[in-house]
Amino acid sequence: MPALRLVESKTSHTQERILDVAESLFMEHGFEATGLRQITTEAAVNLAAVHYHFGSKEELFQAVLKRRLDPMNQQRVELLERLETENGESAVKCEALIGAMFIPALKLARDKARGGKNFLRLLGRAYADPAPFIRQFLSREYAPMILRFKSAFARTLPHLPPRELSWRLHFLMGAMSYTLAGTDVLKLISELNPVDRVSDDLLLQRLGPFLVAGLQAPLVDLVDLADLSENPKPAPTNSSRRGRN
Amino acid sequence: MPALRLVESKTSHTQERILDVAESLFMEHGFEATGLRQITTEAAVNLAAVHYHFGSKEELFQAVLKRRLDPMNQQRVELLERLETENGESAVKCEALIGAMFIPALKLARDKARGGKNFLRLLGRAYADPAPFIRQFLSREYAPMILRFKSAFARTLPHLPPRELSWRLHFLMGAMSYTLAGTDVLKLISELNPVDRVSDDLLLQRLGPFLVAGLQAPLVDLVDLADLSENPKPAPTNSSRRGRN
DNA sequence: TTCTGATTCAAACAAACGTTTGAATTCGGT
DNA sequence: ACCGAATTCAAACGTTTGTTTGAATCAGAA
Repeated sequence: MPALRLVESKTSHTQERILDVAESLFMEHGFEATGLRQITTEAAVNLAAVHYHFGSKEELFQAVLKRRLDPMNQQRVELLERLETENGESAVKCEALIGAMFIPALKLARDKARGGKNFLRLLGRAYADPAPFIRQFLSREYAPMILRFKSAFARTLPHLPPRELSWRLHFLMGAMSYTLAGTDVLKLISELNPVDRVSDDLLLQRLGPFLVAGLQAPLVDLVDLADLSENPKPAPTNSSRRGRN
Repeated sequence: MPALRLVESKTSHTQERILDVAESLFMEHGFEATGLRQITTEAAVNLAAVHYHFGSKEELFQAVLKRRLDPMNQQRVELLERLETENGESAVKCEALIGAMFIPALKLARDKARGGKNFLRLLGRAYADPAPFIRQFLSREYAPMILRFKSAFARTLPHLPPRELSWRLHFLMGAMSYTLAGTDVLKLISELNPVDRVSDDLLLQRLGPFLVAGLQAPLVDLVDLADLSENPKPAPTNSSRRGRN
């Protein structure tokens, strides 16, 4: 067991170098495809150092994620609390809530020195990873923040039944993490010019309205969709006509 | 090189058994974490059979995906073409287009005998995989279908600039694949009762309006979001005020 | 300096990996 | 029944994997 040193000694220097290189390689090749020897060689540290400082490859991976997730989610909650105290009794608007979730992620994406945008890709991949230790870790890591925001959304969207709200937040997280993860596969497909490297700010400003509109979508009464597959003409779905169009 | 037999012989029996087991294990543990010996043992075939029939582990993985993706995307395009011929000159509505994309995926999710919902999870994971051979494969596989739908969306949403439309389709694909992939992590977090195993039909009917509203969201003029992070009160974002709010 | 605990190091561990080989076996057509 | 091709099989290939070990080195306090 290493002593937790407050001063930056050679120890923490090694730990940080391992974390940095591991983060970089995990981003590039994924968790399974990255070898410990790859990490330790590039970091110019001994192979055993990773077990000495972190215990195992899995724990190293968690440490890599935790180093960036903890500050990000903390910022999110702080932003939310500031919004709530400022608004007093009245509920915080959807746009502002979404902004509070996005800005800390954007800051992470902007920090090109460390990880930058690629870290969010690693994160998006972790969301879909079946490894139990990753799922449990992410649940532990995200739960407080998500629950906090869910009640805030419930206050500003009172007409939505709780279950419907849960689903829409799920969709929101999906579009969000998928977008930030930025798997270029479908980007290229959808004819987004690769040269047209849009800034992350503009990305958020396009995603924001998309999500706000989705959250505020009118409720629909559930129909039997099986008809659609047989009779492709979807009988205008009148019930889902928006109040203001 | 095996001869491509038209009749189902013992050969195709072995091939299918390999595909089935590989699909199941890839779904459960992912591509990298699944060993060939695991597959061949569970399928009760020889280890070398996978190289004989497929060439390599990577090609096996592609075959697993292709077996389900090809029919699904073909159905999507067929549905789209039926919608277009029925509507004649007028553009097909958003709801119908989204339905045409979803129903084939739903059919796949319903086919519990083979893969079922878990296959879509495997697919969602593949989207975020950094391995070049997967990216290229998915691009090749999806490109025709996506381009086809993009022009259909462009026709029904003429007010959207092409680039904006590309982004919104990207968001749409994100929410869609993320939802279908169904990483339970955030579901549980967002307090979706696990017992409340909602039917896939209802899932689509919740996701549909969300996406339609997102696609039809009004255009915003892009502002400098950096203010938000400093001054958490988002100064009602006047410049981006919706035409009708 | 001397001692103690923290850290680094080279070396080896057993296990699993994807792939290849060449002989044995099975199959379909004549 | 025979032949030639298609398929299966056991065995081994050489790497690479995450992890462990025990000694060497370093740091700081006495």
